[in-house]
Amino acid sequence: MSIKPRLSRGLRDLLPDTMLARQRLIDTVREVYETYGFAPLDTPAIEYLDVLSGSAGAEAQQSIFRVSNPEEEELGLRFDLTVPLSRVVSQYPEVTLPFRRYQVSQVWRADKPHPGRFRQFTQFDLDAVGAPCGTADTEILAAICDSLSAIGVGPYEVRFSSREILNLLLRHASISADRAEDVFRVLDKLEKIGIEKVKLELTNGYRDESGDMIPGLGLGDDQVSAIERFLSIQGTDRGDVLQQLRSLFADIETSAEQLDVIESISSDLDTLGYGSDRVALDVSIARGLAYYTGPVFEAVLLDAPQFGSVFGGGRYDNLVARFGGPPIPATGASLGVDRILAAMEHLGKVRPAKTPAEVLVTVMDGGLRQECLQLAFELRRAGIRTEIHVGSGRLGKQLKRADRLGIPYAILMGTNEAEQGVVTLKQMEVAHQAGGAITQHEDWKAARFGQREVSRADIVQTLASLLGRD
RNA sequence: GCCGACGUAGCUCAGCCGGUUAGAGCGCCUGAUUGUGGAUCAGGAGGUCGAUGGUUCGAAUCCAUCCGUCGGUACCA
Repeated sequence: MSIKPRLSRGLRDLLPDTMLARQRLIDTVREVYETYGFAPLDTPAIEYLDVLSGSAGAEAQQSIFRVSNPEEEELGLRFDLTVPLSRVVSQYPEVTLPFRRYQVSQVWRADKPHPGRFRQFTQFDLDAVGAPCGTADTEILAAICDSLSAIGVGPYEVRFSSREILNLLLRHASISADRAEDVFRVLDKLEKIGIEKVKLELTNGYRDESGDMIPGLGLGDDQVSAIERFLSIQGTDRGDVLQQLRSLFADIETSAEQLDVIESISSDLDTLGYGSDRVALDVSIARGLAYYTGPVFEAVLLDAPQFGSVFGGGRYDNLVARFGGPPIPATGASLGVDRILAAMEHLGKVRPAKTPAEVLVTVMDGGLRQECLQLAFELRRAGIRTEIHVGSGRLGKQLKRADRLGIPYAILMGTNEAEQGVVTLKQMEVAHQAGGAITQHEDWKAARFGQREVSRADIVQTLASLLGRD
């Protein structure tokens, strides 16, 4: 009885083509984060259940993967990187605050999988722990922009708001604080379901297309119209939005002071060249997370909005205090690596290659095997990613392999070349462009698409130059 | 979690009011072509028809349950 090769739902293998794109993405973002002077951290996948679950409600605990060990301790897989970070900061007094760290790691959630959403996925987080509201939040927003620019996924929009703005709304609309989470959750759906359904969900609920009853929150008409007035605050300019907020909340004593904090971040961003065209102050941003206390952030790709937010984050000034000790203010953001890769693939921004190799050195003549091997190592020592043919098989099979794996160049060195002290350099893609009309295979072969002879002595330099390595 | 649809080859699917050995296209492998990838041609591998139980002389086909996938919805730290 053989075992069927398979994976549990929501899990997947990352094959070489996926891994190559992923590693390039991660390298790019890491470079940005390190430019900001953030330091790397890694923590175990497994944490004590009480460490994980303190910040989460009963419902949230259901999506934690439980883990067992020989000691039968209560353990689980981490569901984000923020909670482990809070633990680390609390556990190691020697960590110097502010602790500015990045971490790229897998996390696990036992939710129902959706397209682009898995039970094991990767987050790339950037956080500053021990940093009060202000400069640190500006930096996080700027780093989000720089990361998205560096990745090259096309136009994007970073949106931010603040839990404090939303709290002002609650006061303005006379909504009690214990309804805050329910209200925020509905507001967060604005972009997805539209203002009319948001209003229904705030009041009496509605029946959706599938016949499901969506329960309402039972707010009054005055409260809903106050919320609607708030949500109608939209502007292409952060200054405009702030001005509208100031006038809407003018009746609330502390509002000016609270809005000054947002204005300061906005002004920082202006000074640094992050204009309203890519960092918008969007009052409908709420973020589902209960632990956010100040500015909240997200980012969407304008060419692929259906993928949702690729960055999410915010300020969480109370999370670290869970582990005892004084409150430590913190802010950060998380890049959804799997989600942004899915979007890039959708946008055709992922180069389809199944190997990092740039050159395949073919081996046609067993007598020249060692010469071919020497050439391959010369290329490698020059920093050129080189595969040498290691199996049996005719030249055709070797070239087919280069084609299949997406290796752009092949080197042919048989007796003909060896006698003349040259090698044949073949650029694989040429035949795809030039050979389409040829119907006779003999003609196809005779065309020698993309080939030229290069002196054996010059081939390393020639390839280095072609690949931009010189 | 709830509602609905659907599970047949690696992929997309046909077959299904029960009736011999279950098909196609694409992909894969081999060869024509041991110094040339594509196209073309010839050949080949690959399926306990999601699983289990039931009805029947006989089940991919009908029934039940379970599992899984997809869509919607809820949740999303």
